[in-house]
Amino acid sequence: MLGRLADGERLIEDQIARRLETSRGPVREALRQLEHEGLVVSYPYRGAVVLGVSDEEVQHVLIPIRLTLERFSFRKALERMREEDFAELAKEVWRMGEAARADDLMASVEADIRFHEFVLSRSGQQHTTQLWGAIAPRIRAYFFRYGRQSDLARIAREHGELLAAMQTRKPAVVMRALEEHIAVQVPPPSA
Amino acid sequence: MLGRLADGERLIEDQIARRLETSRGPVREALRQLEHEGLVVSYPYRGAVVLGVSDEEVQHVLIPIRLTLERFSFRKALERMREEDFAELAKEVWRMGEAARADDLMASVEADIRFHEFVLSRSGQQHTTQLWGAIAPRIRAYFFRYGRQSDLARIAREHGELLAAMQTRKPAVVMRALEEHIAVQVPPPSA
DNA sequence: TCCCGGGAGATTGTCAACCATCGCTGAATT
DNA sequence: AATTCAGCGATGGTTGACAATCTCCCGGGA
Repeated sequence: MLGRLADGERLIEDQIARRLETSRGPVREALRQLEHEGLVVSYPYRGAVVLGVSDEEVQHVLIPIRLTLERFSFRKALERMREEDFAELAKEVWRMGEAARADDLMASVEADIRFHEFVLSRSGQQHTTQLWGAIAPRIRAYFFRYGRQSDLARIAREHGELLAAMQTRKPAVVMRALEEHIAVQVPPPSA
Repeated sequence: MLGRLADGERLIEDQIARRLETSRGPVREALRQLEHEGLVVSYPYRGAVVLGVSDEEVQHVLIPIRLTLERFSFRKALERMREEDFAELAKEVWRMGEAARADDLMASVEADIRFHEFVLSRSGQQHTTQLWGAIAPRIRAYFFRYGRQSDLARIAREHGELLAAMQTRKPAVVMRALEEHIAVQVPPPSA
């Protein structure tokens, strides 16, 4: 959906409303949503502009926060997951495998998102889940822009390992798999 | 401003609009803002209710995220602070001292907020600053509800130490002072 | 020439009234 | 007793207008 707009580009409510054939009300709400997700900043009486993400903030802020959120939510979810929940995750892993074979980046990303959000939902932690909504889109935007073509096969494999770790039901094992998974997603700043 | 509403209490747009003598538009926007700040959750076609914060999420999610945000922003701000900026912080520390002497909790909290947000603003990191807006109100709400009467004198002293550490311009010194400051604010879960 | 203040136009913020849509509830029906 | 459905309350969206504010440009004065 995004990636088509340049940093700093201005977003004018009336124009957007007309283009989407709706009224200014929903457009204003959508802009607030985008602001919550960090893809846009707005200033009173001056409107909204598209916001970029710096390498530095991704490395030193967004990824560490993501780790905090996922560490907690995986630990919590682990206590509540049933067999059928693991099956749900397995389904997404399978889809990632299919996406990798078809070289379908979009399908892979979507399955990836569903995997993590399913765990989030099972954690039952409202603040954690809600903050995920503020963090994830920023990281996603970063990858869409600057990310090299991800290795789809690796993504599928790592999620398979993550799932296997969860099935051991041992928090320490899951934490280790999780930390590797998230750390590895991001190439070091020098790359 | 908050603390007067019970968890789960329902917020009805029309009623609020009438009470505040405004229209539903701004009320909707305000509710979205509160949702961003985690003080409220809303469900489609079912409205918004007040949301509490659990001990666990404060300890394992909110405080660690706060640490991540502040570590980064203090480090960044350090590179940009001038003498007059330190003077600004000194002013807030002085106010905290006054508040402690007058036993004025509100004034102390406000100076505390201004101190940290001033550093945030000097860091010039947009995502970090914006995420602060999503995290800080939750922690604040937690303290307003469950926090024992804070030791105002200690707050003033710690900020003085934090400022002194910044004036050394040595990142490692600042990081240590910061971590102590934030960790100490929160009594261990057992307490 | 350069600087400053005053419109003019564009855009956001707010208002009010209205209808569509959804979720819940309680009463009627099977 | 369980189910269904109409009514009601509240939210989501629409429209059109107006107020508040910003930006930009232009002309007058130093």
